[in-house]
Amino acid sequence: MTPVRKSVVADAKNDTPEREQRYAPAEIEARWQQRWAEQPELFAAEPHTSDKPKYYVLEMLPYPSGQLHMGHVRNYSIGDALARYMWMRGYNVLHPMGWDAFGLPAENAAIKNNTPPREWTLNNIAAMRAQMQRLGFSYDWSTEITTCMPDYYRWNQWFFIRMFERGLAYRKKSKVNWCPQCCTVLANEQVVNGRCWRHEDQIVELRDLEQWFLRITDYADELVADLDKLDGWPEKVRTMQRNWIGRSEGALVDFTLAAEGDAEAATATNEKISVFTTRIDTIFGATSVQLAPQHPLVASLIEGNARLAGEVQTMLDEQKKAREADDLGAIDKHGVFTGRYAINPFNQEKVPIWVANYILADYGTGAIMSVPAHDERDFEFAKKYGLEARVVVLPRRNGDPVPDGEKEEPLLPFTSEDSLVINSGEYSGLGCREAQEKMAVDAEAQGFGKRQVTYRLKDWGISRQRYWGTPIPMLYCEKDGIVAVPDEQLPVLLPENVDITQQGGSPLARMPEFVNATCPKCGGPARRETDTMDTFVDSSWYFYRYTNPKLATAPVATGTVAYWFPIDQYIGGVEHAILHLIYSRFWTKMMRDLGLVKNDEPVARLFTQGMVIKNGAKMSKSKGNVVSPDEMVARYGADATRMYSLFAAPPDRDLDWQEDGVAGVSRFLSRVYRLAMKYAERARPFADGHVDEAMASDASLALLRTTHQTIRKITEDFGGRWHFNTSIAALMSLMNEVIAAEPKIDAGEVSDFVVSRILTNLTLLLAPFAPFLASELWSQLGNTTELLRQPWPQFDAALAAEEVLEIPVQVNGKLRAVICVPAGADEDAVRAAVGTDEKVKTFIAGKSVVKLIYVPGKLVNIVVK
RNA sequence: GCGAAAGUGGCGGAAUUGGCAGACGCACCAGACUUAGGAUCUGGCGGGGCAACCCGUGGGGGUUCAAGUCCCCCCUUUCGCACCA
Repeated sequence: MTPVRKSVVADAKNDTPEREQRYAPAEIEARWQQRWAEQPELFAAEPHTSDKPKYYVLEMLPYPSGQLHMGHVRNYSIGDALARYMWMRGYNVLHPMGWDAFGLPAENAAIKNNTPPREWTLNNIAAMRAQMQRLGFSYDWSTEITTCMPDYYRWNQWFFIRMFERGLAYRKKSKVNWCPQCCTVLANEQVVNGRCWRHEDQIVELRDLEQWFLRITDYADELVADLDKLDGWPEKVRTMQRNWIGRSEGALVDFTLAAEGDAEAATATNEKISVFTTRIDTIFGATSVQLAPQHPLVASLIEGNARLAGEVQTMLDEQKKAREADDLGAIDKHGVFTGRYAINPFNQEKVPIWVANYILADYGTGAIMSVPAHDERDFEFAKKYGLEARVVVLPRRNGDPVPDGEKEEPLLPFTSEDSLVINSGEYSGLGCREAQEKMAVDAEAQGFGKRQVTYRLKDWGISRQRYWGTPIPMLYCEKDGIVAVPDEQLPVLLPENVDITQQGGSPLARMPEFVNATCPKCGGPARRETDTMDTFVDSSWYFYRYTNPKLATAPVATGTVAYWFPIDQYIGGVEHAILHLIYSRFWTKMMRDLGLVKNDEPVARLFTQGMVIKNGAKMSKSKGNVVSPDEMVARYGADATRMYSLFAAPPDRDLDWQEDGVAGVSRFLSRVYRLAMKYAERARPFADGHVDEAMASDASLALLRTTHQTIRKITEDFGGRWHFNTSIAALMSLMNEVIAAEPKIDAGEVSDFVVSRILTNLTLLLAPFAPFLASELWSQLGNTTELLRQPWPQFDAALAAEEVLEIPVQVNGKLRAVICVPAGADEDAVRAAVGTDEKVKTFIAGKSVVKLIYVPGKLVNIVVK
């Protein structure tokens, strides 16, 4: 506020004739904001019957916290620049916005402020929508989505029932992650290093609960395989998803538990120990079986042995402690022999059964066969306890077998699969991969094993013991069991008069009027499910709903969706690489299998923008380095704030917020404004025409040259790396050059027509980055058309071409001179020019020229001796 | 530990394919206009000599007429994964 007032005062005193031309973003932006509000169709996509090519650009929808932060501003400035550019390129652009409006903060705020979550959320949405409009983002508000509204979340319920019908939604009691601060269960994806994704200090507890799960693992193979198709995605995100899904091919093999007694005497029992291995080809080298401490068999194996029981308990305690200390990797590997043996089904050998602390209970079967000679971990463990390492794969060195006597000690463990199996009965002599195949087939034929693909990915637990979410549309009837709410009864409305001031358990469970229902099958009494859905359900498919947000008969209209999908460009933070982006891919495949969409993947191109940091740290309240967008907008205007967020760094890198930089961009905009206003009158009469190069002055040609070079540069940036920082730098250079040429322009050396061409192009190029100012200038230049529908400027190669080339001349690789030659000069002409250059002469004087390298149009290097 | 990205002036960052290192902006310095300057304009701005020149892109080697860019080794930072059998 203050700086604006100050400059007004100064103007009054100076009383210059240019006073009215001072750039006042607050005024300009208010005017255009008003106009855009009055013509919402400007930003609205055309129907899917449009004959323009379509372009769907989407930014990740925000949680309505009540305040945009700089990360949002950056995200949306990137998307908005692209959307505006694509409109100008003649595309039918869908650029929607919505609100990820369910979730815990609304409940916490309700408890704190005694405001109902719905009211709190809708107020926040209104405030943030106003911020977005103030910033001038070109959203199609007619397609706005708010996920906490019944007309949206009813389709969550509808999808859930479809999945229930197909066995993709199921209920199961299992160990689940529990965050004591959230007072709810979390999905695996929402646990980071054993902590809650929302509460970095909160260790997640494991609880045994009955929960609803979505069978994302049914799509695990496709989710992995299709990553290869997503070449518009950052490799980093694809790798993260690949690792998260963690597909591994192997086999299950059943070892038989031997009766108590020593290895010689013990006989087989009926008890099986199933192990998962990716290296069944090494099974003749197995010298022990290792169980996780939590393995169900462990209790019976250690029964009556206090020492063993104590050791196992110690392992469990250690794991718990390590998890709390966030240092699982640091646990010393150790284990204990149970005194019992298991029988290897391939060779009937009895191997000792151990319990070991490094065996994960929830991966594979929680049991492994240990092959020290051919596995890093097994080797380490065996060394510690003196277990045998039996070589069953022929070690090689440079492709050749290792000579006898050298093979064991120096090379173990030998983990390569590119070798031959040895010492393995009938399988000896086979290649590892061959043996894997044959052994798995044989195991299956004989009933003690089978091929198996194992995933790290688990089914998605979506039950939340919270209020502010989509009610899970299920009923529990004493007679009919679990029954889905019939479609015609959807939505199951989330009650609004709920007491959520107390913590723990689902608030809905305390509302008899919600809980008590009627079974649709038998008409008898039924109890309603009182958990709500994970809010990631809401965001898994919201982008489809934008294409037809008010459709009352189905979640999407297949024709419209087929036109718009896949999303051409999705923009958001990398923090959703696993969570949102994997759920969305799953949901799309599920929708495809329901016949709702035709695309296999929701997003063709993904862009992950960098974080906004300040003083080397991510902006956060606790660090006290938060910069408020409102403050920036009030001080410098929306255009300057947005443009700075694009100028300060390439969009994929972290951006260090420096307010002085915003001021710099603001200065640039005010110079552009002054320049355009000064020449607006002269530029006005020319809406169209062409440059007659023969008639144009040198000054004109020079300015037009830079103008067209800038058009080329910015067009290439949009089509390529999105380095808008350099696009904006190019605009600044263009403006600097025009300012430097002002005396010539004023002296009439540049025609009005050329001035018009330059200012018009400058305005068009500015439009994606500073839409308010660009719109103002467009109008001031006498245009009545919509800037957003104006064709993007075409660059003219002839006008952009340099007339004179400046060629650097090196002698022995060091720059010694720069010569000027006409653009068309051939090598002989360049050589001649080099030969006559005084500077060059002095450096080659008295020496013999070994050779002269000429890189056409670029450089000359003379090698002398 | 494994994987990925990055390391360039006082700062943010330029320099698609090896070809004038430091574009553009900030900060800073000098000047102009000024009662004043956190306004505006002009000029300067990697380091050393302050001239000719020399040295400079995390460090060390190498390839090349030519290396920020390619190759090898090492260091640092950030992010992701971290017993996945």
